[in-house]
Amino acid sequence: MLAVMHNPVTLRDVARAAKVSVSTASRALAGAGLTSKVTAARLRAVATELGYRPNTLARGLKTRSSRLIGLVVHNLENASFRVLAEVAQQRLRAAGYQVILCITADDPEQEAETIATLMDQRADGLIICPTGQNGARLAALERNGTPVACVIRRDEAVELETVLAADPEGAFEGTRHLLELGHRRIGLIVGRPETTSGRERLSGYRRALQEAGLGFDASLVHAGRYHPEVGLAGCQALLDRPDRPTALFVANHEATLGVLRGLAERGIIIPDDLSVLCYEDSPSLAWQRPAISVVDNGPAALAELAVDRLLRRLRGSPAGAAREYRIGARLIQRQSCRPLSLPVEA
Amino acid sequence: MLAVMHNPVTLRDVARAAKVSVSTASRALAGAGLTSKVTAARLRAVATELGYRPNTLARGLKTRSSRLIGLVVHNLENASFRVLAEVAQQRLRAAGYQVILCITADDPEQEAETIATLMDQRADGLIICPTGQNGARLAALERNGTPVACVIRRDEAVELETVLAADPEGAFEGTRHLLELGHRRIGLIVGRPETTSGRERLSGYRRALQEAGLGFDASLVHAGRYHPEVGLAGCQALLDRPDRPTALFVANHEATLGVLRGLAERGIIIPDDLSVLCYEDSPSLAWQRPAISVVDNGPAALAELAVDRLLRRLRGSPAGAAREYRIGARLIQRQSCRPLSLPVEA
DNA sequence: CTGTTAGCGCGTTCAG
DNA sequence: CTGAACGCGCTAACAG
Repeated sequence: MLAVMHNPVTLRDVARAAKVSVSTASRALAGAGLTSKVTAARLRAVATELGYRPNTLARGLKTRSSRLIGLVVHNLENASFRVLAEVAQQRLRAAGYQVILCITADDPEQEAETIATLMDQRADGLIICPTGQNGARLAALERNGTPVACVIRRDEAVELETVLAADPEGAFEGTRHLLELGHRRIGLIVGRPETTSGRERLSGYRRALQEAGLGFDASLVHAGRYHPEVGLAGCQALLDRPDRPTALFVANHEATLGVLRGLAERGIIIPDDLSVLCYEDSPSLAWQRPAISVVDNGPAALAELAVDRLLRRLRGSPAGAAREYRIGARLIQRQSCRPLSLPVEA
Repeated sequence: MLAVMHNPVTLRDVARAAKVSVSTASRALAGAGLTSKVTAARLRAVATELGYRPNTLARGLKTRSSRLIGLVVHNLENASFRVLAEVAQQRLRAAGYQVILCITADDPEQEAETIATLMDQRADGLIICPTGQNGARLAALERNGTPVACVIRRDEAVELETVLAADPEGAFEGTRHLLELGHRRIGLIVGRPETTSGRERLSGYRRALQEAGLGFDASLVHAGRYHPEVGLAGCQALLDRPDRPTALFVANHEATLGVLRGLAERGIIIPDDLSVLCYEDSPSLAWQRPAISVVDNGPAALAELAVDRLLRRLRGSPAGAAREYRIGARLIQRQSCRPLSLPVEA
């Protein structure tokens, strides 16, 4: 008595049932017109009737293509990473690929391990938010013919196809918006200078001040990781100053949570007492009351482009030189910023 | 001139370099003591030196195990799903499995397609938040020897290993907490009755009222999808009543965003004018000011147990009868609930 | 247009 | 303890 475990219907079974050879069956089901239309139709019929499903592993062993794409992110709490994961998964599935989810916690060691595992699985490609410490390994992947697309973060040590937000311009625009509202002392809570995003957002802020003819005051800048605690601490430090800022530019949505709490605890009303602008959108900021104005870095667009670039190369387009792409940021005005020392407009 | 593409180091190369046969190499590297210690050590040395990495596809074809686990969730925005994804990915990776991320948008058709694809990839197992419409397919997977663990949601049509939150008890406790604070008219914003979670949270609410000797007033209940818009609408409807509720129990964190906005727009102060309790924790609720009290459904614990159950069966434990597990909910008191008509305690 | 043959890289008998 | 041979399920040469 044979127990029927695992889907036992193999191409061979289909071929046998249709009284043709395995290769004919393979070609017929492959869809390429390498077989007569009638036999092709018959094969398809037999296949569906038997419930035949090709074995991806066996096919991959032969074709050297697993139809698997590694998606490597630091976490899923950050809205940009989360949207990236959602969009990439959907787009890649539509293109016939499956996504292997890998979370690194921004830890180079875990990233290195992850890359190795992905190679073992013979992933066809990689979409990664790199830590920046494993450029060599990523380059090795490329050399072995596995396309890599970096997104949101860049690995500076090596030239790879990279899709980034226009952080310098976004931070510039956000700061200018606050300047145009008449603010002169603008506090900045930003990422660490070791990260590209930290440096670039800071540079946009500085350039806006400079173009407005204002000096740069380093004591108005509070840098740290992307956590609410950092926002809270920065908010407290900035508000304890005698000449406290009239506006706060918070360069990530996690820190913004801490800032909002810090302000509420001191009874500071947004935007009457202080204007707040955030870099990166998230549902909780949009639904906040007052709704928080943001510079939207466009995570969906970032993801779309990264997927496009990857698919292009998966389809065999010549590698060409690795390019860097930038997705423009967009100011979304809501209710958290207002002109300095003027009544709210009617 | 041979271009060295794809990692060409195969078991055969290792064997050749060590001057043994492939099978010896295989056994040595497999670690089972089926070979002399010296040759085993030598093989390991040669393997690492050559940078040999076993081909997962080929191994899977032979062993009928892909080391791939499908993780199927509705989305990644909901905190429970997000935490599930993070925890499952981490735990499964530590156990030597990779996670294929699949997002269904709570759509049975996408779910069906996803399940089929996962079978094609020869996934070794499945962790899924089912829509409830594909029980038959999941049961078929089980029958074919692929273990399935349902989590957070249940498929009622079929008996599968399932890990759920203790929603009835959690909702009961949350409601009782509000009752103990003296509230009598408690508005409930809850999921649709078509969903298990919607029904169960409603039932807990009703039972608490009943045990307190209070009648059930259907007009105090607003059911809908898990979106901020639903919370906003429910909040408005409930507050427009002449005898408006003194407390609101919101049965998911997405709707809570809408509720908070609705209250802010009317100038209703939490908790002085109205107490608010939320089912499901999320960072934005914890950092909110005032911080929102919640009934924590324990997504990390749910994920851990689901992974445990799955791993157990992947390791070959007898299937046994499919069991349902419940993870106890936990009331986290913060600042959004206060006794009715009494001053805040010092 | 179709059948035959030969691997893809690995684990696993079965002899030695 | 080790080596030779076979097959997992599929695609891709090469013949016919």
